Amino acid sequence: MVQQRLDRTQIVESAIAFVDACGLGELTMRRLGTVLEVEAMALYRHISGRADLLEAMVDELIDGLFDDELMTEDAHSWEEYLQRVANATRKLAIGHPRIFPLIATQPPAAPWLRPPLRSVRWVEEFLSSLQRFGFSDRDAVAAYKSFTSFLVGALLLHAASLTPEAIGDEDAEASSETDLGQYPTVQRLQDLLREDHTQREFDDALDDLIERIRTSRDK
Amino acid sequence: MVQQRLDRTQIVESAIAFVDACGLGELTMRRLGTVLEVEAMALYRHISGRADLLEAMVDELIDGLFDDELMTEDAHSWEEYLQRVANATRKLAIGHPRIFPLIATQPPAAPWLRPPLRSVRWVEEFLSSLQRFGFSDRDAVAAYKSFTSFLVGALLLHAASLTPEAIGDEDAEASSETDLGQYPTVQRLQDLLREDHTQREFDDALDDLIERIRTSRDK
DNA sequence: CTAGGTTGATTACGCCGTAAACATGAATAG
DNA sequence: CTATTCATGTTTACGGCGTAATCAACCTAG
Repeated sequence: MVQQRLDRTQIVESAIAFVDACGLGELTMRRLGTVLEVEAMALYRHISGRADLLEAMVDELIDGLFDDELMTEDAHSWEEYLQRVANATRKLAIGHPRIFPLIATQPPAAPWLRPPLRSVRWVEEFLSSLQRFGFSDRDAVAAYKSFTSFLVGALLLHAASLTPEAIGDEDAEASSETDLGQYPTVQRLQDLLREDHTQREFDDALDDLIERIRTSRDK
Repeated sequence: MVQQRLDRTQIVESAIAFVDACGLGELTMRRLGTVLEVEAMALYRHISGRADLLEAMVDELIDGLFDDELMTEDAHSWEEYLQRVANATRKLAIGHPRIFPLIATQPPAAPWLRPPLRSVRWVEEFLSSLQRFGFSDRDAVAAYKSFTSFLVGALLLHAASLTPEAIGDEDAEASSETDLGQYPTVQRLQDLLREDHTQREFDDALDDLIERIRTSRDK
């Protein structure tokens, strides 16, 4: 996959693929240059620096959400709409677990843009959609806030669980066994703690959030 | 505040203070050394590297939660207990907004340790407390999961809003005015979006989470 | 064909984390 | 009391980082 000319979106996409494969810490201007068969400084013709690159990666992914199949046709209720956005975002987090922390964490362009729906375009889409379903101004904004909080909390933790990321390594001994001698409850509940019901927990929490939004809505 | 001898907890505390003041990106071994009036390499006698330092900072803060006044005496109901933990954690996030992303984001020591209550000690305290109030094994674990998700979502976004962090700067023009011409809903709701009701939203969401936990509990 | 602008390559600078060797002073053993 | 050990901080050095500045090659317009 060799190109004649370098191009901003191609750089950003390569960076995303690289981080997906190797992790954020490995992303380096020089290494990204190598991947694109170009010298590191060539990248600066198209992006203004590392910070700009990270921002562009986040923007690319968030904007890409619009193209998700779940988003391409209109929802028939606001509940269905929220479910579609939530599930599309969840797919994004699962698809790019090493980038999602960036999406959740990077300071947004304006303080009222809340991750992960952190582009003006998305806020517009979100608020206007809810209003099309009859939400008042206040209710739409309140829903935006609680919905984004929900997504960040649920998805950031889920994404983190998908990235081994080579933790401490510590000793060469059993890498998962800490003492737990003095922690009887944790020891007893260890199996339950390990069980993964992410999908169901996500759906349940979303259902409850929807219920919460419904009942706190102006009539 | 000059000491004769360097000491691990002193290093960690200085690092926390430094990041609170200057931001994570400014934290450097050399600079931290300067603060402590010591050469950078001296730090390596007490910590094994930058990664270890960051981990120690997180641990220090999370363990410090136990000393919060809200945690020093027993709660009389599990609802009150959750409220105390939530509010203590909230104080932590507000007190160290530039470190909280680390607390939420850094890969935990074990996959079943969920930020921000990411120490075995905390999980033990949390689960055993709920069980003292009659929670079954499953319910306690389920509450741990939904509660941590809630905290991360609510507090990470709140902490982010407290860190100006010197965003793009972009042009010298009005740093907060984007066009918004093509975003009529956002434009119209701009004031509502800017309004800050974090405390109330936090309390409301917590109340609803508690209600959710109550009704999904085994009888 | 030529002039100018765009794109990538080269070179260089200062900062980073940290490995390794060294210095020093306090604790300990004889 | 002296000699030795060991813990602690210093010095030096290395490779990698982001990126400013300069340069060379190429496309494109006239």
